[in-house]
Amino acid sequence: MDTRVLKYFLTVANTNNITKAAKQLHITQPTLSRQIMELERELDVALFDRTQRQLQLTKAGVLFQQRATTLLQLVDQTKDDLHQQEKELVGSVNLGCVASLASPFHDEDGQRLSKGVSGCPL
Amino acid sequence: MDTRVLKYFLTVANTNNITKAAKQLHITQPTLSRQIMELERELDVALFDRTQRQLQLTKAGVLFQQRATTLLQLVDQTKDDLHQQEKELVGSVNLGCVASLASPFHDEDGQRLSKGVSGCPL
DNA sequence: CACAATTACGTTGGACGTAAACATC
DNA sequence: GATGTTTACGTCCAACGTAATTGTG
Repeated sequence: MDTRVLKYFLTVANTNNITKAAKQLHITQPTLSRQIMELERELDVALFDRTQRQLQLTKAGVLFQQRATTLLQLVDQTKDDLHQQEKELVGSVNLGCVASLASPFHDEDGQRLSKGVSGCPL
Repeated sequence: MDTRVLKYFLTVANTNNITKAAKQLHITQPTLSRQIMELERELDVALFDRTQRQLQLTKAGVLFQQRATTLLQLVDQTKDDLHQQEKELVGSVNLGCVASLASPFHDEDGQRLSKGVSGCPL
């Protein structure tokens, strides 16, 4: 699993369109299509519904969108912290939470029943 | 950033020995040495102190060890959740926390001043 | 000299682009 | 037929292993 592919996925998830996403990412559309397919193969789950011409995130896709966002944020913050650790004397404490889609906070359709904490990607 | 390299790093961090880590990972020692060096170049920070013959984690290395562990756990849990989301109706809520090394929970040498919550990689 | 990390060098799998084929409205 | 995704095919880089080199106790 590579952060590069996570960025690819999030761009497609935001646009629901591989062609537009590829332009944003400055790569070609076939390359992006292949990378998304390989990601689905690696995770062994369908992230997009391709029955329509327009791509649509599956339930698993929505879940993975949240997790991928969290992962990239943590990576970015880590890179920052590695350089700032020597300079700053007082930092911040961040709380994050992860919930399964089928937790009591969601109904059986995966709809969210409660609002997440501010800043929490639920 | 690839999870493969994170696993490489954590194995070296645990053994303080590239040769032993390489055997555990079933790769050769030069390959592992190079991957660690490239990781340090990518992060633009020294993760290991090489003044001794025995490798030693730097402060940044200790911080990255914590973050890498968190990242890999989140990736693994995500893979699980993607398959379990359709089956389970009741799941669990997990809380995680991330603190900068220089936060009030650490003194100016980066030593931990308070014990983390059970299960929290601080 | 023994042990451990790095450098040198050749090989190969995978990420990429171009071109063509396929699918949906 | 216009728009958008997938398949085919060739190229290139980066991850790898083997061998040689350097460094430290």
